[in-house]
Amino acid sequence: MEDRAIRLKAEVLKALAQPTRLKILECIRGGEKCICEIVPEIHGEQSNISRHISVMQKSHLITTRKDGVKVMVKVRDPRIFEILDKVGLFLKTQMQEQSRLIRSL
Amino acid sequence: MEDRAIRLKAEVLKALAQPTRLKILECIRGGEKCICEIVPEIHGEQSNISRHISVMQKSHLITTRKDGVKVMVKVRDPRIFEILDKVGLFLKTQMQEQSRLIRSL
DNA sequence: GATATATATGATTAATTAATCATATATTCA
DNA sequence: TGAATATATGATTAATTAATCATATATATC
Repeated sequence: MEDRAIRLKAEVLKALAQPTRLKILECIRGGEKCICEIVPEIHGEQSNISRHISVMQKSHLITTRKDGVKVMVKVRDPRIFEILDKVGLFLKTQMQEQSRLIRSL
Repeated sequence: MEDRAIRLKAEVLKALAQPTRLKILECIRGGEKCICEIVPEIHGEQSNISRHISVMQKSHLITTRKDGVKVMVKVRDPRIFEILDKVGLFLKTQMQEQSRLIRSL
């Protein structure tokens, strides 16, 4: 595979590979939300959340728009959740196989 | 979503989110390979590759076995490629939409 | 046993990351 | 205008990361 493609993939994965950012994404899975809603919902620090949102914006995962004082956040492309769901399914399968193995002992 | 699940997801994503590690995974997509084959194929440094393989082993993405002096490496669960392929597809779609937009100008 | 080959690892370095506190900025509203 | 609310950002810190060189270790072969 091309080097450029590899680097792009790594960048997307890196933007996703952080618990607080995953929480933010899950928080806005249902649709656009204001930062002031996200902060209490995921029990985060305002400045920290702000920075993580900035990170995901720079890597084009989310978009924001101003609504008065508020900043509304949404995912740029909901298909990003297909990736996250694949990871979840992967882990689930692994753990199921693990526990099946344990039971068989 | 549970905090534990979030952290596990982040860990898997983090193990994937590095160009050299992605190259290694693509290199062994077709099946088990020896480290001494991987190193030249991805133009890497022996010690660096060794460390990245160790990282992926610790996060349970790959397994290794000794065969004489050689160490054979393979993915623990080929479904890991479904995640990588999703990321690739995601990027491809993004870029297609991007270029469609450009053409429409 | 000496040599060649494959791999791992200690030490070091530079860069990046996430979190936090304090504070600045912007917007709304009384 | 001044207070309240929402967000961003500078400064700092501790931790982690990736890469590299040199070297150690293990295995096979002559």
